[in-house]
Amino acid sequence: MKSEPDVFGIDDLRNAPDKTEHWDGVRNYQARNMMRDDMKVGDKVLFYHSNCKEPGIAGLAKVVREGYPDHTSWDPESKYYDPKSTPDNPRWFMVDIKFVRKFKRVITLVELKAHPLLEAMPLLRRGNRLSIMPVTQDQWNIVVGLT
DNA sequence: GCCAACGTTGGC
DNA sequence: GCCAACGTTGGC
Repeated sequence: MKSEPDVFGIDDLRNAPDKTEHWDGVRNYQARNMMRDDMKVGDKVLFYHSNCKEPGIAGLAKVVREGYPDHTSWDPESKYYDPKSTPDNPRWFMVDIKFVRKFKRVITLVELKAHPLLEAMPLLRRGNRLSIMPVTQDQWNIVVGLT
């Protein structure tokens, strides 16, 4: 899962109440579908820092609540407001994730790209801007092994 | 339903 | 700040 550290980084997750936060504001159908349909409690998360000085994986989190409607989508005050989404017919979904640990150092995008066995990671595929992407267990093991 | 225009993402 | 890549919008 990608996040901009200037907006909400791994430290913000660690400092959140119960080290848990809801992943609101996702307004992309593919990412929504993954949160709504695929992600389960206990699923492990690589927490990626994007759009920053040192893009890369900063730590680990886990899913603690499965997909449920993103209430910011029907809040006119929210910058994520979508008039087509209502409590009765929600268009956007989110999950809750909880901090697991922060890596001692960021596993940089450069480093990930250089690893031959990570070539197939959606994160590293050219032009992929999805904020949520699947990771295989093998890929997970390699990434965690780089710390 | 096509597709040009536009907005956003995000690395560099 | 540039710009490639991609998703969305909306006219037709």
